[in-house]
Amino acid sequence: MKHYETLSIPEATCLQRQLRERLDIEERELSVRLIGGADISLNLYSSTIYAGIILLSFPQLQPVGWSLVQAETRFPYVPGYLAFREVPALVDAWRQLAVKPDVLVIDGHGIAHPRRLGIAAHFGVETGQPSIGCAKKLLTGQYHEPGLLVGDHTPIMAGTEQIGHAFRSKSKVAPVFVSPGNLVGLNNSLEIIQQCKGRYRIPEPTRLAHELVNRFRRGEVAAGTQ
DNA sequence: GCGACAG
DNA sequence: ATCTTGTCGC
Repeated sequence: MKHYETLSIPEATCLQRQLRERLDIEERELSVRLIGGADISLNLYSSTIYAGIILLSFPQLQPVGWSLVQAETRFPYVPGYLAFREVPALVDAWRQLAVKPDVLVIDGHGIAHPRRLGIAAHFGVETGQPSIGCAKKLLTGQYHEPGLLVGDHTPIMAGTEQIGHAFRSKSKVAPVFVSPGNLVGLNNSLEIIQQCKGRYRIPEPTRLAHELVNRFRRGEVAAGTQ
């Protein structure tokens, strides 16, 4: 992985198709004791990004550590190519972790992507790490609105292929979109996110990661690990 | 050609 | 993604 900053969109598309071949989203038995949440924060019009990964005990969901990294991005935000902008910094934060989580939840989509390689799938293939994508908005595919109660869910379809789940993480509030990154199946990812429920719409891993990187950007927390 | 479009 | 107070509804 490299030169992301200098890739053209056609070249990036080619790399996505290549990485997609290495995806493994078979269902499997997962024993999660440590779960991670990853997110990015930035100032509008700035090329500086603040990346972070927070570690939580599972299923208790208590913060036990984190990794924060500041970096520069050249790649612009283009729907469908978010990974080329954020993955490099996230990988830096990832490598800085002394202990790796059993699964990492990333803010964005997994396979619920035009070429089945959203940021969570991209990160998962590049690192060989089990990952899940959890987004606040749909990028591609169709779904029927799930029931209004917590836990209700419906499949996200791309033609006849299921690429994720629309999941009601909080009653009467907009659903979140969950899809496999790498090394987890459609049901595996939904089951894990169902156990990450706190009192907010956004599942704890991603919500706490978002809170962490924002404090980092404002200078309230220093770069590094803990 | 038209509309949609993660963060 | 980020800038922001109050306010409506359960």
